[in-house]
Amino acid sequence: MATDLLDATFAALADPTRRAILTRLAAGEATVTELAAPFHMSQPAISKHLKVLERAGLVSRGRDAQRRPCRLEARPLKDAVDWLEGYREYWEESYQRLDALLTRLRESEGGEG
Amino acid sequence: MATDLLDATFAALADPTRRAILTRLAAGEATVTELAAPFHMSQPAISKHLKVLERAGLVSRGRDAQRRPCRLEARPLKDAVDWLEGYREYWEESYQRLDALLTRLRESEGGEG
DNA sequence: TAGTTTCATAACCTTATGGTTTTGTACTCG
DNA sequence: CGAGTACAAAACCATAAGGTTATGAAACTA
Repeated sequence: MATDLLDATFAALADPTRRAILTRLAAGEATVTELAAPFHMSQPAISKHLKVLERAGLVSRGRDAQRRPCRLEARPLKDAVDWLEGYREYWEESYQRLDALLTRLRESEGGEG
Repeated sequence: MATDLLDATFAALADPTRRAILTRLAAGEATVTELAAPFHMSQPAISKHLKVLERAGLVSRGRDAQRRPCRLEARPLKDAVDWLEGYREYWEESYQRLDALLTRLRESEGGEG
């Protein structure tokens, strides 16, 4: 529906650093410095990535003294999956063909040897 | 796994024109001119979008005289969904909380009213 | 009060994106 | 052969993306 939201969500997911941040946040809240640690990248770079994630609604932030703990907001991911699910039949097509092939092979095996 | 492929897939999906193209292709093969028709956008622009989709492995192209029919290749979408599925529990969390709430409500109703 | 930690903002650079128009190529049809 | 169709490729432009360093503000700490 809200194509802009989908745009922002998919765009946010298109960067490996941001996906890694989401993965980290799945384990629980984390501060910016904690999130930045695993990467050899400056802190402002991480802050920019967080802003992208925030604009996509994938991250929300709290306040704990001078820290700004980040939290995963997974809801937009559901919209992304919902969109993608519309194509499931297309990537499962090959399995259907494989099923059909295996069935035919089994039949001919049974009939001929 | 192949993070580059995921990058390319999500990036390709981040554009509404490209998502529309995929939607169109789900209905069957189409030529570039056919794909371009619904958009007020030049043909080269569509060709560029198609190249992005092709690089992400979401579209393959045949040959029919001077036409280059495009075909949906949905396989990379499965990888995208597989990645996203890792987060399902997080967007379903609220439903879990709702379940817990409803359970508690039902219990107190049963016990007190 | 002064110093440190945590983070954001600004300014800047380079490359990528998304669009354009123009041109070129390959094929078909008359 | 010549004209038209279908598409790609080139050249160009404006803006966005992803990174940097330098600076600044807010809050804790000694």
